Amino acid sequence: MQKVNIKEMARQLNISISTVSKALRDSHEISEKTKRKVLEAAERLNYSPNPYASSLRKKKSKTIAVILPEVADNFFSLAINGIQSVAESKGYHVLIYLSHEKFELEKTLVEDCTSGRVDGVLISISKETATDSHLQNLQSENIPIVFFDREFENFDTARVLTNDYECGFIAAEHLVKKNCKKPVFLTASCFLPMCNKRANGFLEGLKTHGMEGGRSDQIINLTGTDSENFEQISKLVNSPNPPDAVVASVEKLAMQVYLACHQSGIRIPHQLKVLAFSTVETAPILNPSLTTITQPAFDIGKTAAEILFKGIEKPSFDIKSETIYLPSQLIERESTRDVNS
Amino acid sequence: MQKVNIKEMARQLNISISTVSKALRDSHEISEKTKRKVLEAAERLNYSPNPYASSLRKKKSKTIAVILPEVADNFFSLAINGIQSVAESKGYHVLIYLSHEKFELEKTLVEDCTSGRVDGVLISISKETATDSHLQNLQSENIPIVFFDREFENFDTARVLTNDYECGFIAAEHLVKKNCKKPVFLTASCFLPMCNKRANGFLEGLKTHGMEGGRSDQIINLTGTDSENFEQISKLVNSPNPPDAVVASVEKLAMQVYLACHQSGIRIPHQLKVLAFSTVETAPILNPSLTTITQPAFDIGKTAAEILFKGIEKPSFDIKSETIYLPSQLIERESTRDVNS
DNA sequence: TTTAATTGCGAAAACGGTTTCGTTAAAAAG
DNA sequence: CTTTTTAACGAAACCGTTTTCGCAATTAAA
Repeated sequence: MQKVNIKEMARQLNISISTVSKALRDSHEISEKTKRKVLEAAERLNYSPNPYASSLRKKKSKTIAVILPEVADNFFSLAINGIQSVAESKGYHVLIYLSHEKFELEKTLVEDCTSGRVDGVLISISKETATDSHLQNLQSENIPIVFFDREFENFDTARVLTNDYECGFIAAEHLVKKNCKKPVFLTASCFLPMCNKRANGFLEGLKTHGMEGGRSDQIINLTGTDSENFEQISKLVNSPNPPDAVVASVEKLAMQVYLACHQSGIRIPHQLKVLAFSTVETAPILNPSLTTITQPAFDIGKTAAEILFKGIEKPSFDIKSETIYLPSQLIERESTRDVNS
Repeated sequence: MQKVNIKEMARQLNISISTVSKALRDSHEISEKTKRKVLEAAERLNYSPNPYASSLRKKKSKTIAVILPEVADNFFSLAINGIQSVAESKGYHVLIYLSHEKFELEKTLVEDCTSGRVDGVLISISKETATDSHLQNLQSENIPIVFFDREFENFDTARVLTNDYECGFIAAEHLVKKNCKKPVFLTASCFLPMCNKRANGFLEGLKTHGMEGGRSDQIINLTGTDSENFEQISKLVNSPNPPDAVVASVEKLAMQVYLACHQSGIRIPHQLKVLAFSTVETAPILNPSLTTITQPAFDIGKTAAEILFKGIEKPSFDIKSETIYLPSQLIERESTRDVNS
């Protein structure tokens, strides 16, 4: 029971290879009678076509690549679900590549996508990525690319993002309303437009509500490992003049804030209010429950995949002109409750 | 800048196709001088080989498949990290397929792995899977298969598991020590050996410590959707004669228990103690922090992948005889604290 | 100096499909 | 009855590599 191919079937049925191939593809050139014979034989012999032979000839791999920094992250795993859901419905296969936030690795992975391995690429860039030549190489091979969540600015292709700037603004506004006087923003990267937009929106939000917005100590860089970030956050919240609120620009930072506060005995929201950009499902049952700005992760993945398939399926479709913003949602919980009101 | 292939390079260099191919593969048949010429041209023309042509000829895809129920789950996403880490080091590509716990889908996905698409398969079966004919088909094509975390019992191949039975026992023991009188076990499937072993260990643990172990109402089936499980759990904990402790056999169930208790105002651990088989990273900052039996998810994925590659790389390796148990660890936290001691 | 081995390369046959382009026989049109 | 169309199929080229084999020129052995 193995490796029965089209040639073997042709031999057994005493017909030509091309007839078998056409019958399997339900070509009009083949009579119903012959088709039935072939289909029956295929079933009986448990035939399944070699995907790579087909890819080679048709120059279509029926495969897409998803390149992202990390899979052990609620946002990304939900986005993958969204991507998979449309890939599955289209009969496409999904290669997943993890950059672990390393630019050099991302570059290698992007190179892996060339030469026909995949028909399209969905990518969320690493936080180190500061140049786009690897992406340009890919694009020069006419492989459609769609950014999701994390884009490279000025690279000319489709992107599916959330309203980062606006949400940064909303975050500031929310904290101001909760009577915070010294909120700070924790950013995960100086390169990622996503982080920068959130940070800029945050500063603008502060200014709009009559607070100083623009002091460099209002934006704190946390670009290291989890444990490095933990140390830095611990120092921050235990400093003589600590902030009274933090905005975590990404999920992983929120986690470290909570751990640092738990360890140091700092009470949330009494001493420190916490707001996080996060899709973590345990937000409502954290101690205390966490106020989040939640991204539509599944839909971001799904939409990005849909656009990618448009670009794959009809070359006439101008993938470069598409930019879609799916709004995030502020979900207020305990961690930003105004304890004095 | 596209589609320069070996033929085009040969034309430009005025040498034969086979010479180019051999030079690229550093064959001893080719002189150093010619190799340099070819390598230089490859670099200059940005040549990269067509992977599918190579796959077709060599009958090796340099690709493995990972089939699992779900990616938005801490255990599985960590396991994927482990798998990817070894795949990357071996230069393999990873196709990810999600069964969403549906047997029919799993069957289709397994079929996708035939005919040379992948060189090996890592699979964690769905909770509906009660037959293994799809896997037998795959195995009959000589494709190495390794189970990770969730096996199909009696299917003859390698598996990397954790000590489920023992941990079920330990869970029971832990709750007994905490003075629980009416603990119950929440199972996610009647088919999964993983769940059954944990449940059996749990019952045995109760018996060993002098409690009745074997009453059918000590094992509660929660095999529905998240919201169905939530309803069922809500009813359970609000019933006239509620348990005083629950063991969640999988991560998702723990989440629903917490949500139900929060909503109903049931205090953990005072009214209900909760212990969960889970790798959720937020366990220490939940309200209350969650006692877990934590699987070495990354290592399970990594080890499974290592065994798979042994099977792929040397056919002499007997993949069927391998069964590896990586122990889980009980991490005691607030949710099972004995409030009376 | 003749023979044998070695070196460096090219021609061509795979791999397993798809697709183009005949070709034949039957049906339709003239 | 001849010509044209159509239906059903087969031969062969092709996709881009890898690999086997053969061959000439050079080097080593006899």
